[in-house]
Amino acid sequence: MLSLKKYLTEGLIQFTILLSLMGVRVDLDSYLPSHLPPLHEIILGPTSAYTQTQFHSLRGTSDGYGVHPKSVDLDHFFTSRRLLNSVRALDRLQVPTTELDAWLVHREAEGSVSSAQTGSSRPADSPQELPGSENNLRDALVAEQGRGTEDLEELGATAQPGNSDLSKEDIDLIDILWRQDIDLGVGREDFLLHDKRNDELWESPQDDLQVDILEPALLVDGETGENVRHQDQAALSIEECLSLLDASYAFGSPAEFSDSAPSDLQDAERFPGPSTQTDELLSPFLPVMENPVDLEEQWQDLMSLMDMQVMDDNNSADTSLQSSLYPPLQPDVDLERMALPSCSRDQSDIFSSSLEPFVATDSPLPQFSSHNSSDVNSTFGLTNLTGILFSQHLNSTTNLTAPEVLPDPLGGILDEALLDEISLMDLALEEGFSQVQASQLREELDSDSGLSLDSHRSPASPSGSESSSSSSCSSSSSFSEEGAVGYSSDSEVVDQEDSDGAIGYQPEYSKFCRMSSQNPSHYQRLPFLEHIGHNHTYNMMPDEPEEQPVASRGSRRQSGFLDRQAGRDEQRARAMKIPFSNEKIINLPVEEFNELLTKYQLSEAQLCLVRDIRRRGKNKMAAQNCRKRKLDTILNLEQEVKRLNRERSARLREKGENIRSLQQMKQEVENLYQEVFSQLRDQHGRPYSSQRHALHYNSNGNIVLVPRGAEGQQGRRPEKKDQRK
DNA sequence: TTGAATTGTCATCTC
DNA sequence: CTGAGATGACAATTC
Repeated sequence: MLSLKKYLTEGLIQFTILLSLMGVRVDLDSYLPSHLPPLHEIILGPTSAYTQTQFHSLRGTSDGYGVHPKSVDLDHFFTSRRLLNSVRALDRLQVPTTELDAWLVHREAEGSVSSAQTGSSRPADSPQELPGSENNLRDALVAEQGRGTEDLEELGATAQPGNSDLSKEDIDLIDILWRQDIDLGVGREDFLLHDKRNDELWESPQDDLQVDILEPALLVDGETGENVRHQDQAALSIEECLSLLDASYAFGSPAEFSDSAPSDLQDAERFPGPSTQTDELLSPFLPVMENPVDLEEQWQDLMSLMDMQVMDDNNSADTSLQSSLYPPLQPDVDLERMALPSCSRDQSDIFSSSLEPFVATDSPLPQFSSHNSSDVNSTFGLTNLTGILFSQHLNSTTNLTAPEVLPDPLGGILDEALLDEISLMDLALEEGFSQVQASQLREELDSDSGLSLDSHRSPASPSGSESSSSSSCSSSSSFSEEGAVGYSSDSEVVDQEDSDGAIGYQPEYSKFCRMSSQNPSHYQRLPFLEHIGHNHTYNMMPDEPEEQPVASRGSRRQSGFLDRQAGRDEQRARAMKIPFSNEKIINLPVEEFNELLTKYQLSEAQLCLVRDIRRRGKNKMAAQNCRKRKLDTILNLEQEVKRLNRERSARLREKGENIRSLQQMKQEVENLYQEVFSQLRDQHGRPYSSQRHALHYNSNGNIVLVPRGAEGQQGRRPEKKDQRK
């Protein structure tokens, strides 16, 4: 991907920009393989959709702990990470650009949408924007602009004035912005691209419905006040939304967002509100943090697209995707729709209406239609991204659950070579994407009060949401792999455990705090969703209850450490699209485990991986138990040694006492001996000489006086007997 | 930077 | 024979 990106950036993009400046609209996306994400996403990276990945990866692999680059088995992961780091570097540079675009757009929206927009490459060739839509957008953006006024001022008159003169003014603005960002390393192309994107968004024909749809999106993004964001918002990743919802849900905070049950549609509707607040709170961070996250999100989306191909259709267990998703996001259906634009459209007019505008924004309408009708896959990525956000807002009302019905959006479209490359990237993204950033953000956020954290996470503010969301989401979403795991669980807010016994994740390891109740099976169908699911699940803490109370989220900050636990196997499982959690793989009894395997038609490689995971997981636990036992044994032995030492000391004391006692007794015997001996008299009445005689005890207990040197003969010659005392 | 401690994994053995 | 568990050994990672 890196090479691809470079290629596009240096070649096609510049050429496109040139053409666009000349007034010729060129849609590179149309020339790209349908399965690929929009060109601007590939190049610029920063779309909210990628933020999902960020969250996910952060969760799952937060801090990169989840992946062990050194692992021989994960060489490809290691490589992916390197590439990913390069991508990140690029992404950071682009951050400022994004914001600037957004501000500019807002201003212009007031005057004339088309001109205001970016003025860039495309001179309003697109179908005329509806005035109403402009107004709506403008209104929506008002909140955003509040924060961005400073930036606007910096931009100076250029931003506002030239609405009418699109190309030239836009170019001027771009130049100004570009100069400002030069230090940051942002390429001018970036601006152009952003502008173009914006233009597309605005230019695309919009119905009233479309306008309405856009409005929410704009509002949401409006926090950051970035156009790009808005546009990206279309691509807003589910994870991001979820994380945002989760954050709001968990912390409650910022006013509107707080609390209520996630399931409500209102939650989705609330998005805008929180975003604005959060935006203010987050604004300081946003510029810096935002883009990286976006890039990651974009990558995530891209990866998800790739995943779809890779994904096996067999993944049966799509009981209800909705159920697996965050509760707060109620709009499970929306998510599905996002995944499957065509289907979603069919199902509900509302959805389709909402969806179309976004699709149109990113790509020319014709393109969209074609994709939509015939080739779902081609537009899938875009539509998904676009649809996600809106679906939540608009579609939340209806729960459409027909996962099984949904076709594989990308089936077989991807070029294999490209797919391989993308797959690699996907791995990298999922594993360690922006973990460093996430950790940084997390630190910042951690310093802040919990409320602030939540606010950061609010869905509304693109930049804020991204930066904060990346961190918060990662923390909250449990992506960590084992994300939240080990972790006290951030994510869990929403955890809905699968009602399905088979599918539902069950927290296993105490290590992994985070557990999302999301049902992995759903993700099988929806690759990008799958990331989310995996993240949440894998990051779970084993011992943690599946559903964590909202209050428990406070511990998220600590979860990062636990996230490390998300092991390589988690990564592997995700890479291989294993439809169930490692927890289950490891902890289920043999019978249930086999039953689980039978439920899913897994490839040989997947089966092998699952068994390896089970083996390693069990061995890991066994090793832990073994070490624990060993440690206990050592401690017991230590105690035993101490006890024995004490006993030894006691025995020594006893021995000493006995010796002393013996000495005393000997002394007494000696004294008695002397006394007895001194009283003995011979035949002449003279005492015996102790020199020549001695008293001796016979074996029979008698005491006899024997001459010295003849004690051995005493028995034979007893001179005196019965001298007992 | 070094070294100890921790942890994960593999190989092997036992039940 | 298979699976699970135990454990020594090694390597990776963290502190």
